Amino acid sequence: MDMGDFLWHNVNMGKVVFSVYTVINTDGRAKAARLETIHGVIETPVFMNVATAAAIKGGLSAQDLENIGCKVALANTYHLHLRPGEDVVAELGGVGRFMNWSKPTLTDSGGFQVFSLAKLRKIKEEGVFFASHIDGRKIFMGPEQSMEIQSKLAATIAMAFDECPPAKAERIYIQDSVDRTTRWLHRSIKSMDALNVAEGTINPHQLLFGINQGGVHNDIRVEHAKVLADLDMAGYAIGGLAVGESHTEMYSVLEAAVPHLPKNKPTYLMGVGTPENILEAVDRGIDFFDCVLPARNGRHGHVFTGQGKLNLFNAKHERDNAPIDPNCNCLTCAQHSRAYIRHLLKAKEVLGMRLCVIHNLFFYNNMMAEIRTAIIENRYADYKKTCLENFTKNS
RNA sequence: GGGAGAUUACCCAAGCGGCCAAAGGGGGCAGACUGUAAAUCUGUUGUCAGUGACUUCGGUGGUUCGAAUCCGCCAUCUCCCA
Repeated sequence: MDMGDFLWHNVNMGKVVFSVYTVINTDGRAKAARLETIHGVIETPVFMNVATAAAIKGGLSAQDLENIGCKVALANTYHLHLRPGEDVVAELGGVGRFMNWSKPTLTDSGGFQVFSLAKLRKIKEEGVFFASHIDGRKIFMGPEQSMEIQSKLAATIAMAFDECPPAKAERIYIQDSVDRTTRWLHRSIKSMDALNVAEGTINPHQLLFGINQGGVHNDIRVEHAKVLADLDMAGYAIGGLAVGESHTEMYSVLEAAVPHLPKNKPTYLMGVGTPENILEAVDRGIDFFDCVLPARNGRHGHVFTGQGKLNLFNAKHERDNAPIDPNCNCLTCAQHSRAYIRHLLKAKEVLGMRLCVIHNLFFYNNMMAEIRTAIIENRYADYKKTCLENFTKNS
């Protein structure tokens, strides 16, 4: 047994939830690991591609995800609850089958919407009342509702229902919020345990990850991490980052909190981030990432390259016959020039966005594969240093 | 041949005596975007020097303290009647 070998038993219910996390190698604090799930093996560090409404925005299909080298697709509880509704997804076999994605999936709990839809919701002890951003109808979501929806969505991994407070929130607010998130976590666990053994559950092996909060207050983060660690969950996430704090603060939180999370469980930094953020976070022990940045920026014509970012809308690319990144092996770079893609973007042709998103997601997934190899070969520090140097070349 | 209307910055288009370098779109240029209310949002777009100055509203000549706005003539375009 390696240091991270682990089989998670749901003892109370007398059922085995299949999840084996194995650390393959460590290089400094960076680790290359694998998480075996019923939907396949996830080799980490990994970037989970964000398909909020069971689709990568910009017009990519599951087949495109496959070609990009995507390992895990991430969808959203709140959004799928509103449209098309979890019952529809359940009837069609769960999110994975619904979108024809056979590899592992993760659903976010709706906790982020407590942050992003702040103007449309009210937080109570029992949960959150949302005014639907689509039609204003009242939606109630608490831990039990989130777990039930996620159980029906049947992703490989479900997330606990939390509150993601903004970085600028007062310390006293953060403390209250974290305490409530902890109470919600107990309710999430209880709910998910029951759902996993319930009759007709699509994925009885659904894993539940807990989420650490605490803003930029390291002491709150550490206290909360300790509470989480005692709960012996399938995995642990750091939430509430990249919500307005500085990078220095983000890295400081990781340095403080990650060491207090179990070493033999996967760690997931939610919603982060830029390629630089990911390189730094891997170096602080993070395994899982997700971020809308590559897809959103791609749609907006901002592309990532080994030499930094490019804005394809810029006039300097009007006659630029080069591919986005000459060193990139993605379908876009193999076939099209910056000038052509710029034209498509300016002409508002969907193909322009699609090509950029394909490139950006390929860039992220490829970088994760390189990161993993570098860790296994014990040269992560060099790899990171080289990347960070090169990223500044274009900017 | 006769009559009516139009002409505004890159384009479309408001303005109808001072608060107009001139609304609003579009286009252009640039910026932002981190568990996706985002194919979105923001800034900028006469010239020069960065509190200001200068040149603009088809052309030209007037009226007026003051004109994109009123008047004459010219040019071009549109519609109606011959």
